[in-house]
Amino acid sequence: MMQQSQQNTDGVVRGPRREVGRGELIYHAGEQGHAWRIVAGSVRLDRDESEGPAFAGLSMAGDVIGAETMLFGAYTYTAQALSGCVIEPWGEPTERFGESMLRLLAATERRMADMLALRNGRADERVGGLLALLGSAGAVFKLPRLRDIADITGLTIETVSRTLHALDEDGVLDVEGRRQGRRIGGAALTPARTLRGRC
Amino acid sequence: MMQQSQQNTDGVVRGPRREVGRGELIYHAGEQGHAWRIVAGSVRLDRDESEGPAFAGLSMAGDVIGAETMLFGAYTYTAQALSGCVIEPWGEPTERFGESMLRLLAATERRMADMLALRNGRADERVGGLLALLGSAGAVFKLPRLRDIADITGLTIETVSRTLHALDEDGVLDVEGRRQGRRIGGAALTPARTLRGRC
DNA sequence: CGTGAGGTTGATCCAGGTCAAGTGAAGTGG
DNA sequence: CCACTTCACTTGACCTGGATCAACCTCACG
Repeated sequence: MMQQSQQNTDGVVRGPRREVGRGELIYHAGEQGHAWRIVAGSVRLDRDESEGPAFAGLSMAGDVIGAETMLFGAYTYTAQALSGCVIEPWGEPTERFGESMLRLLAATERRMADMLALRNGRADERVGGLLALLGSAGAVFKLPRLRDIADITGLTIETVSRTLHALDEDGVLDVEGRRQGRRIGGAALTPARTLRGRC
Repeated sequence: MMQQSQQNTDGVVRGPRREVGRGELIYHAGEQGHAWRIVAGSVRLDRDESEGPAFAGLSMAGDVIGAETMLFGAYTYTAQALSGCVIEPWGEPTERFGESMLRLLAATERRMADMLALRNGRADERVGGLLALLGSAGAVFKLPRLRDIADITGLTIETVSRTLHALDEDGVLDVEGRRQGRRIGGAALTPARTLRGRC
């Protein structure tokens, strides 16, 4: 793909976009670098805990990741693509930086609430809820690795596997093909049906 | 308590502080109002879901809540004090607004990771982890209502009650007094011992 | 063709959910 | 001052969803 400079919503010229494959590393905690805007796809963030990396957050198309580098000079979290995704460099717009940060903050808080909802309730609600979040509007997309789904929902790989199988059999979602990025789509992917984040 | 105007870290004069009791409402989603900085204590945020309010986030001393009003004009979440807390109005500093928003964003992302860690693992790790987060450095403080602890950790009230009892018996923490704001302190409250947020 | 990462499937077990019946303190109204 | 309610928490008995452990499959790739 040819290198391209983009005009994004903030009206500032950016560097070239970058494509990252499913499960691929975007940057590692501690490294130096700049912030990125996610153009398409979704990203998991992990932080280094004493017992190895622990899941720390989810970012999706439209979000900005790595903004903390403007403050600390290095990435706080490790970022990894869930399904394939496209990102572009993000720098502070000369004006209205505050306002754009405010929007970022609001999006992050919203995401936080969504993620909490993905961590209680039955296994099928959690997995369905995540898929709804990732591919809103019944779009067909590549399934993240089971490992990632498990980390995000707080379930085990085995349970995720069984749950996906059950949802498929019930016709709640359609799994086309197998492993390494199965495409998925179907009824479950309308947020209304799932994502019932009770307390 | 007399009304007082404060000079906060951003160097901007604010309105009078406000004290909120354990379990008391700070503001309700949809209401109009301004942002607040939490001077002491901690706050739970809830959002209105189809099946009633669902836990959506946690904010602690130093954090700013309700910043989304600068964007939307109204509160997105309902805020409620966990244990007693003190808050003060927060407005945008004339300069360096972007940087202070950046810090806010970083704090929110950090909190998000902390909260996720509170939602898997054994019940005692979760409850202990939350208490560690709320009263770092072994400080003695009032216990939030069991209802709140349960919502945050994704457990049931019954399990939280049993877990607190067990932690008390093991001498991991000290529960002084009963109901309506028991004071708590002890070994568990050093983050090192708990908060082992594995995936 | 061998290796390994990613996924599947089965059997077993137990932590925590659920249901149900308490208690005790604080408030309320007569 | 005392019945009555309510809120916050407690305790017990039972049951189940998902964790755990273990074996296995299958594709991609060097």
